Amino acid sequence: MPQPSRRRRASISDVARLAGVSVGTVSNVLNRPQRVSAATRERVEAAIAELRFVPNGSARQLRVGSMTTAGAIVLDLTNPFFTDVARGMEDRLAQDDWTLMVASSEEDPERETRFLRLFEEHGVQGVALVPSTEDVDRLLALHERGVRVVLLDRPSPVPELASVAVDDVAGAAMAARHLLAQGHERLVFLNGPRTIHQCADRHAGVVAALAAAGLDPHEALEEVTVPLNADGGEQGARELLARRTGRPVAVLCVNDLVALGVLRTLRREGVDVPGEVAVVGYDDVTFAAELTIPLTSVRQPTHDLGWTAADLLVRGGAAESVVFQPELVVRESSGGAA
Amino acid sequence: MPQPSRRRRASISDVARLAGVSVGTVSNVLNRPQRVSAATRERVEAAIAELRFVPNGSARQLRVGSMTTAGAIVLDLTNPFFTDVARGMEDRLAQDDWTLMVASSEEDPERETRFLRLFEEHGVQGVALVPSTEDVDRLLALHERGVRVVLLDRPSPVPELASVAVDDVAGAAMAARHLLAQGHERLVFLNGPRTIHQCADRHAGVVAALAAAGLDPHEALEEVTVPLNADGGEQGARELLARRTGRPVAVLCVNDLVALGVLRTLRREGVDVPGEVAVVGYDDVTFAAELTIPLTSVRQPTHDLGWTAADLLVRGGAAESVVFQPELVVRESSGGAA
DNA sequence: ATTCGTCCGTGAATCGATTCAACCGTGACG
DNA sequence: CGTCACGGTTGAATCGATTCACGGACGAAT
Repeated sequence: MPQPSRRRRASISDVARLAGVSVGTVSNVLNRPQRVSAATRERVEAAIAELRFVPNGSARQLRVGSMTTAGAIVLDLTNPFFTDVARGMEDRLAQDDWTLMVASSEEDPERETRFLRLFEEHGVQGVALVPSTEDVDRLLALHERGVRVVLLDRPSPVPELASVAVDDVAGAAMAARHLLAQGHERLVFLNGPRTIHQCADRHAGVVAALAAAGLDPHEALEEVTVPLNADGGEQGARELLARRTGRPVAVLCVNDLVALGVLRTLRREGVDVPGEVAVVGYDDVTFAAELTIPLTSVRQPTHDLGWTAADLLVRGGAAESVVFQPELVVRESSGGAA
Repeated sequence: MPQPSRRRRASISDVARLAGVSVGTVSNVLNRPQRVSAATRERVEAAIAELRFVPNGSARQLRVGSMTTAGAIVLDLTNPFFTDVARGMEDRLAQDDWTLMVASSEEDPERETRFLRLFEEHGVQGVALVPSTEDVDRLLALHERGVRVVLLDRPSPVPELASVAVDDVAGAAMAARHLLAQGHERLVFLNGPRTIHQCADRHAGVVAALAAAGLDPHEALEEVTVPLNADGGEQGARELLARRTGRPVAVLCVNDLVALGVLRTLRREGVDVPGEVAVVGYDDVTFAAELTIPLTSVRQPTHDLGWTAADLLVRGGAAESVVFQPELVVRESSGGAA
């Protein structure tokens, strides 16, 4: 008789052998305890405890299909916006006893693909992701293979995929209009790469607002591409300072982390905000209101975004497309506060 | 011949049939392409493309054992401290092409257990976690079942488990000493539940510092237990304000989110910081320096913490116990800035 | 006494990929 | 011409849990 090696995990048949029953019975104890007589059930449970048996998920999954698990892929785990979304998802998933696994793509399409594959291999029911590219073919393929897919924070370009988004064009336009209303005639837009959909949309929103105000976007808008984090903001701010003209400048940041970097740099350099430079952020993260110079920002229903995405995943019906509306929160950094 | 159902995912044997080869050959194409002649390899690859075949991870895992995947369980995904740690882990894991799945226990031991189980069932190589309780039995059991375990942000109480931590007793003591040096003789400590190890250690540090200064901790320290987030800070601040004495108060917060909530509330109520209330945080998160009143905080090597934890997971050798030293960063909120 | 129904429990088939011993040319070499 | 080596391929065993058709035992009903 092969001695079960010290290192190997106990399997269901080890339990069965120890308890003197068949594997089928052990499985029944695990999944349908009522169908097993009290006496045998106790024997089996004792054996399980003795061997510290934990069922092998891969085997179960192979047999059964998939588990009540969802995956989320965000662009940057260190951005509070995304973690708030994740929190919203968790809150919804918890209601149905699903579990959420989170991964961060770092805006890298390859990492994103790897995680999609990983999640699929792990048999998740569905995936919510903030895509790092415009390409949805992989997602459609995934969807066809039976994995539910919800696009996060961007509308779905195809009817097959569900999506939950906030109107980025409108949000960016609001922010731009606000700065124009403060008397600025030129805007600097610290944006991320436009391959990211939100960045493209926010750019479009700014352009639209300028055009609507009768300004030529080519003249009135300068877009600077920076990394989507505080360092990116610092980098953008340095670039601005390098060619200081003395005239007031209006800076629109693609998110609050970038704005944080900008404010940090301007403060170090002793630049007056909003006098010399007006700053607007995007996302209205927790700390936006509490900064040295409270930050004007575009608020998004972050938690609801995640909640709704998870809801679509769990309900899994038709591919809905939900769009929320953002809201401008004016504070001191833009010079518009009372 | 059974028609492969429209809904079912293609399996390796579907591919084999279509390509007119055996399953073994398909597997070879997938895993050891050199051993297959160019001609058959192309046929197989064509079949794979046509059927949009994606190997079933459960089956592979069942056969092979585990994957190059690690799990991380943190207390709160919306706390930048933990996401920075996760980022550190990812950076290390990327070097060895491992992937990281993150989960948030919300300080709930039951959720924690569920995730541990989930990760184990998914065959992760190892788990790094910030435990929500003192109890390490489950972790030891996990470890014995062959899953590598690293305790995050707290030293291991047992030699079998690896750990990466920051000296919380020292950090809290530094913070407390600093406040005492500013002339305060009583401290309010907004702490989380002491069942969480960091909270217990930081409390111990404060007590030690008071004792070392010749003060009676029972007299000089008031501990208020609050949730470990900004709302917790708000709650704590309200409690303080309710019994305002007019005398300056020193508040030590168990983390920067709590401090953020305190500052927010004090600002709304028009309380002078640091004049009326001095505030110290813990973690020195990104935005701590940029707040209305820049926050004095205890800096931890967050990224290194995660990096080192992941390193231990990947290397998987003996159960090391690494302890980093924190550092006090003095800013205005405590009244100690220059 | 026979039949039927329940209740428990069994054991083999199944999921899909991996692995490895065995096999089959084909060409080289003695 | 026989033997050997070797690259390429096969097919069956394997991983561990689930499921289901089947059977034994026992009590109740006819």
